[in-house]
Amino acid sequence: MSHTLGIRQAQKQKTRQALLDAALGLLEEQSLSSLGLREVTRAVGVAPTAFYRHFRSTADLGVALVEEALGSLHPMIRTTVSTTGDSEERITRTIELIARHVDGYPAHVRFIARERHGGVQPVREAIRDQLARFALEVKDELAKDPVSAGWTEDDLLMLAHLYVDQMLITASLFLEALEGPEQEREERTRHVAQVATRQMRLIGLGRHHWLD
Amino acid sequence: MSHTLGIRQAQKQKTRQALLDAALGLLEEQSLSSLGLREVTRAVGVAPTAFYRHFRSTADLGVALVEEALGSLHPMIRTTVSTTGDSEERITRTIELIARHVDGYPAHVRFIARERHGGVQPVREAIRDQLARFALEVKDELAKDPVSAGWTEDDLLMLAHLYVDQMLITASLFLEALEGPEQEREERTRHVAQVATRQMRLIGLGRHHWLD
DNA sequence: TGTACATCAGTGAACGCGCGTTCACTGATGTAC
DNA sequence: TGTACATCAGTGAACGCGCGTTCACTGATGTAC
Repeated sequence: MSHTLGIRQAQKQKTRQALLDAALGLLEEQSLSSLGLREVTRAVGVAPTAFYRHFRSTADLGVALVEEALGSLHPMIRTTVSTTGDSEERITRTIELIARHVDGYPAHVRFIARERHGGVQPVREAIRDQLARFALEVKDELAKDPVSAGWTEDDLLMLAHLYVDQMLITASLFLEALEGPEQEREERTRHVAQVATRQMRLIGLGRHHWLD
Repeated sequence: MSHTLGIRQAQKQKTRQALLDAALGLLEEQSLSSLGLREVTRAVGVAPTAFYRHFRSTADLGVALVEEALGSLHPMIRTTVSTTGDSEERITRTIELIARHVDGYPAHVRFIARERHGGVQPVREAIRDQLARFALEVKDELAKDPVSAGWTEDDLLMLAHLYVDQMLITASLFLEALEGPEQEREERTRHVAQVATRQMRLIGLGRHHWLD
């Protein structure tokens, strides 16, 4: 009945998470394809060989990081897209949500942006699959909107992909704004939000006139 | 008067280009941050130390690759965006041009997509600067279009960035379509072109109703 | 045209270093009775 | 509760290897006269 792990399992999970955390930190300044197994274990404070108790390779660890970075985002995406209200309000909320997420998980966002087209195939595939799932979910939510009456499934998915890609671009621009001198950080962030909002608005206009 | 380089200069250029070509090939399966100087010289067939006669580091070589990949694209972008004709024709031409470019220079396209958010800062900056130049040029061309009457400079630049990002996404999707089994390659390519065309059309609709 | 010297792209040996992986191990935790 | 054995996360030594960088060099090309 109890879900409590044994001491051994709990400790193993803890070490595994420490490896993931350390790797994510190291990946702020390099790509996964140059991340060394010894680097990661050194940062955690365990022997290099301990790595193999948790992952077959750094590529394998990368795939686990994709799950950690994107796996829990699905419900968030759904509720954001399906929020009621006029489209202007929805846009503002979405952009704000992206900004907050980037602020809360900058390393995860950077990892996804970096490895989406990175040099490690299994990781690229894992990210592609997660983004495709996002697009399908966005499509589902869009389909429920009265504005989508008369749209083909294909066109809804086309629009969903456009939204997903746009959100990722916006996220990586917010990330860029967070870096650099603290002085104008807020101004840079506001500028990114302002441009992203207008781009979303323009896409929304195209959406409303699609069937004209 | 003559622009002919001396024998020594010509040979040096040749070696330099061989290093760039070899690096670009090696980067199809890894990121710049894991590319080794010895790997590159081995592929070319020169001593490792010869590398230093041309580049300070692999990061430096990467910056040179950015120039090679994007530097010559500016006139192409300008003429494409400014092509006369209705917007439907313009979209078709643009998508076709992207497809052809990806087909002709797949390794360059992959390099830009990969290193745009990659682990080497000077290279990221070089790419960001080139893309910002593209956006400015697209803005200039958009401004000449009668459709842009009444638009602010800010809004034109916002739209230009949207177009540039959209083109890059499309290019990397064409690249994905080129990979994998040859069997359905043409079908995958057609599908990418079809989706990209409709996304451009939707953005174009938003553009036409921006001032409503 | 010929000569004497300067330049400099590419060489090859040497260096210290960190890498990924193997292996037999240890000792705390888990399990069966 | 106690005992005897099994499991297995983490250890530490050892390995062969390729890395980036240094240095003094060579010999073809360039230049001055």
